[in-house]
Amino acid sequence: MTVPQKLSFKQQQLIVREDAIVDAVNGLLAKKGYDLMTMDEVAAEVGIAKASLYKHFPSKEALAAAAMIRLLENTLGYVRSLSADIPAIAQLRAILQWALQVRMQGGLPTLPAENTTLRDGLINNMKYVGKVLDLNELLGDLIEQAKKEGAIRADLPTEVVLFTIYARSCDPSVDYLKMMGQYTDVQIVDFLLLTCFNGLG
Amino acid sequence: MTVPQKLSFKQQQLIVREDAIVDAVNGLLAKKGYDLMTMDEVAAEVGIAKASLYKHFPSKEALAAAAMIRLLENTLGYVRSLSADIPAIAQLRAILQWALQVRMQGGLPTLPAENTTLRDGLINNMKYVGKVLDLNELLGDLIEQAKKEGAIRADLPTEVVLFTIYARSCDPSVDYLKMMGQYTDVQIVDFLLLTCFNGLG
DNA sequence: GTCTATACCATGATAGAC
DNA sequence: GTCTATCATGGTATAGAC
Repeated sequence: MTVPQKLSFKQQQLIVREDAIVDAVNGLLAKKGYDLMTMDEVAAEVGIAKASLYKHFPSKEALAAAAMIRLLENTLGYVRSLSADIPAIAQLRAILQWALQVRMQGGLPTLPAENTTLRDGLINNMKYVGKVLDLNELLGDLIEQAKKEGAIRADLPTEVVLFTIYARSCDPSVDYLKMMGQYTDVQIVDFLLLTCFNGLG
Repeated sequence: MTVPQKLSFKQQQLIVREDAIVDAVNGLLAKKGYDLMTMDEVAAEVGIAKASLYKHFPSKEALAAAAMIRLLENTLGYVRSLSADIPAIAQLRAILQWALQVRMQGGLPTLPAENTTLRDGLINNMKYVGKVLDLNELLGDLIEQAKKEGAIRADLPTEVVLFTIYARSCDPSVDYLKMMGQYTDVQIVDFLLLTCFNGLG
């Protein structure tokens, strides 16, 4: 934990620069995915030379990891900001809605599935794994509470519900619907929330 | 349309070889995706030299297109084989179940989303696009029938249901559940069918 | 710490002998 | 049609001047 303290101008400048880099990576990761994202593109988007990237982050993997960790931190922040007074199912709904909104604004890299190179690098990143576990636990508790309240089917194991919610935040049907251009972002989010929690039938 | 006729031994041999190539591509496409699949791997899996691949298919894109087209043809074949006597919703359920089973056996390349290089090549492939449209129409009709029968929510546009079903056949939660190793393939398919058609609640 | 220039490597694609 | 050997490109990463 860093002690909140006045930072020198140079340190502040460094943080701003690195934040801009992570912003660019986040967007490119969401748009093209890890493998198709090139360091040239990142450098061009930030407006610095490619070699300068490597002064801040030792590798492409580290860069992606930084973006994923910041995303997880934001998510954890949102989840913790929710009032415990509202029903668990409403909290879960709000979380998925939040994730989809972030994504529609171009800010949600799809989670690493089996097929990506990135995965191997991330599972060896303790900071990343730790935050994933934190989030899993928070959401897992919410899911079990929602089950007790009868708002989620009791015959579904908690992990199944958890993975389903993760998967919905990356659901490709959002992209397809957006490409059609026939519905607003809000409508698309509503459709997905409906099919996720209520099903097609 | 080819006239069913005796083929020379050489022609048969060629077809068998090309089928083996498409088999390998199909598996690699499912396992790693288009971008991470290399022509060296394909050649190694088939057991021929890389240059020989290019005698059969002019490019990596053409190879992938052949695999996608064969997959679509198989899917169309299955859909058309279903009896029109059973309710539309049961047919849709069976189709998703079939797709998931094919996938669990390692045979379902994930559909090209926005981020892949493959997409641009495929949308210019008339044969591929034609078959996609055929499948869209068949499934669209089934969905509208199911709506009339009250088995699918009337407030969901048909395209939303269609894309949702496509998305479920590629759902990453299947991979996550499979990685856990705690459930059988049959159980995983059942979970996904349940969450898709009945929802979490 | 930023730049230009480059090393080094993997990959898609091809040439040419058999 | 299959092979071995090779090319051209584009990618990550680094060296060295300022």
